Amino acid sequence: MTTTRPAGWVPLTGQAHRVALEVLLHGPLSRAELARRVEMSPGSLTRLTRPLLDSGLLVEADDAGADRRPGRPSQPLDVVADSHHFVGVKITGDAAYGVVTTLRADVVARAQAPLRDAAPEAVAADVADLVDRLTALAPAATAVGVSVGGHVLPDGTVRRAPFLGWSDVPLTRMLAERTGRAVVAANDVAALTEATHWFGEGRGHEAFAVVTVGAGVGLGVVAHDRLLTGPYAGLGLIGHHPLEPGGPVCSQGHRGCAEAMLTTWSIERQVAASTGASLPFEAVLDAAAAGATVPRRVVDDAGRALGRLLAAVTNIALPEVLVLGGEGARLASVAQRVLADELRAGVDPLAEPPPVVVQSPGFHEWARGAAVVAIQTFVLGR
Amino acid sequence: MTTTRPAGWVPLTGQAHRVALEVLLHGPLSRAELARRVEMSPGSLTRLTRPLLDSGLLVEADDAGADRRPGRPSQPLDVVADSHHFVGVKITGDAAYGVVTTLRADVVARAQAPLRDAAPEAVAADVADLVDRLTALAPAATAVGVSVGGHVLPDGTVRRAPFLGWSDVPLTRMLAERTGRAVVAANDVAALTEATHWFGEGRGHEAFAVVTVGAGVGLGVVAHDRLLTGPYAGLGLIGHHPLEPGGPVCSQGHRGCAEAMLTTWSIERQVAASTGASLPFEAVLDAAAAGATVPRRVVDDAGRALGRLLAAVTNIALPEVLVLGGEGARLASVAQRVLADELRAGVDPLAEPPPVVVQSPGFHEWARGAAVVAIQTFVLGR
DNA sequence: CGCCGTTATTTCTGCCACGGAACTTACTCT
DNA sequence: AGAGTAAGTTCCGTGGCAGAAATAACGGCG
Repeated sequence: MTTTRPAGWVPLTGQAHRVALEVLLHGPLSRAELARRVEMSPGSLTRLTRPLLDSGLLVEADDAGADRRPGRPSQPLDVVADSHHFVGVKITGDAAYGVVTTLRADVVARAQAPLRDAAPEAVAADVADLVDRLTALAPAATAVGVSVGGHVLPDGTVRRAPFLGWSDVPLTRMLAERTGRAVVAANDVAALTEATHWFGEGRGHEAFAVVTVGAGVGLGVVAHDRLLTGPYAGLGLIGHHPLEPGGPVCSQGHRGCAEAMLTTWSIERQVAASTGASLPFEAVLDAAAAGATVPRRVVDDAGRALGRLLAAVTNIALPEVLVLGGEGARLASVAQRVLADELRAGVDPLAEPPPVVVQSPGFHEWARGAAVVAIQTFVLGR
Repeated sequence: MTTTRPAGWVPLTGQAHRVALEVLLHGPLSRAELARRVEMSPGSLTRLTRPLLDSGLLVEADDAGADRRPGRPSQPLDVVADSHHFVGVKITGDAAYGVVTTLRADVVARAQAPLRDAAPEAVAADVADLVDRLTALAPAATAVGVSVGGHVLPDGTVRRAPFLGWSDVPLTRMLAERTGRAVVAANDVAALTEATHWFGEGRGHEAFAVVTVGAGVGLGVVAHDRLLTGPYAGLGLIGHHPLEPGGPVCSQGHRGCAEAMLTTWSIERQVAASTGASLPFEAVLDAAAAGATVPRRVVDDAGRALGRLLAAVTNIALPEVLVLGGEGARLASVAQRVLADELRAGVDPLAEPPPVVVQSPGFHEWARGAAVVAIQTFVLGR
């Protein structure tokens, strides 16, 4: 991976790094508050922040609605979100979705492209074109993040990507050559989880879980403020967790596993099997919301299964929040009631289950996750 | 909690703390090796370790079987394990089990006492007597750790302990008054997990899980080298995780949940229901090992259920090792084959499941866990 | 309106932990 | 015995940080 350190980001010593990160993640913060958070003396903090202000990374935010307290008013510091931009691309089996974001992960442009061919070279060419189109829409991008469903090694090699039929594809190298930019790759669920962690519903929590539903089922767990990883992360381990003994059978022959109960195609298939008519996923949800018998039953079954999955995650990983994401996340909204009941039944009666938050669905949310991975490698300087 | 800092443990600066901890946890280490591990220059390390040697906490171990390499032989440093002793007590519903350990958690004495009455005052009196008996068997104890099945708050209050019928019992205060020593309390599974982490099968792993079977079913997860905690930790959340749709029913009415499949009493009950004869747990295991039909079936069912539980833990928490503990841990040895098969079936076929290690069963292992909590509060200075 | 209390921020000074270079020590190998 | 090697030691110099004191920017009060 080519990591040219761009202007505007001075080499940061340990504590300065923490300060910059704290401001990036937790919005405008006064120096006094910052000093408390990173456990430093106010004096040292002034010294530390000066170069950050000089370099243009931080600014003194105009604290319009000042707090009415005695004493000198605080002078909040904030990052200049527009000082850097990042491209994020999510690669699925048949299309690539891309966004451009600011340093704060606000999306400023989006685009997408079909993939004609799943061969690595063809995909890399299509993605490189997409990146070029995106960078034409926004200020120059500092780095590019790509995410793929599958096992991605730390060096950016795609070890295995079932939806694309890939194994051992040096994705970052191929894209870096074609785009001429720094490229990082990550597992799609890991990327979405990091986006949730830094800029989404996980912000401020040091333990939470993201469960994604869509073409597959994914799980990302953050504990002690760090994403859980391991040799098996990204292998879709959770996809075959058993949820419903009498449920349908998945492609691997598991009865009532997470994929058989929750993926968009299995829900479409169940409805088709019962009604004879073939409805797309979103239409199934609409029909269920409107009260149609078969869709309602299938969606409720899925909601209960999802509630059971969330209960298992809660009991094992002790998250403070449960976040539902992925392109099929609307399932959780439509089946909200049965999901919540099943979750509550699955945890200790004396424990209140963690709040469940449904993320905005859609493929561009995945792409934003990829952009966040780029932001992280840039900010953490790895 | 009364925390008198005893002689022999000098106030340690941040890095010195890390050095001392590294030596305590990872045995004799040369200065050069230590410098590498804590990422310090050799010069600084010599300076840091001098006061530790002077205070008698560390010694230069006599490296008898020296490595035959060119260059000046290394001079390993080691903690003086005997320099401090700790008492650990596990309180069950009807007895208290206690041990005395060194700073390295080696057990040097053990004792136990029945509990006549579950009332907090009666238990505190019995436990205080047990602590006195134990301290008579070994050098003066630096601190006392107590563990209970249930929800224990960070300040040492037992929020809830179902086996004792307690709620909101200020256990550490009661015991500190009666024993005149510093007392810390913790959840029993958390304590056992910490013992496994620092001095057991979890040593050197930054992610592992401990599953306990016995009177209940427990789960402790370490991720990023820290125990997962949360408001619900210690509530026995995992106990009602569903494992076998057609299984027996637990006290709370769940069919085939972890408690219904795995606890000693439920296994005894299942065997009694099928044979009419009442066999104690250990005898059931012996009979199953010898091939008796009904015990074999019940134990295999339990083994499969345990394998499924381990698969869920693996898929959600991504541990590097799975440790089985608790007084009923021998179950896992007797049902090893079916357990391993079910675990393998429950994780991705491309992923090798983590190794499963069975801890030595018995109540005194729980007590050692309590002692380790005392060691930790002492060493970490909290 | 000017003084006072309060809190944020800055300036300045000294300490001390750490790194780096140069040495010393204690081995093995030839 | 001498060369080679790696561990451990000594000794500065640097630099990051805390602490104290000064300064700034309010709101409130007589």
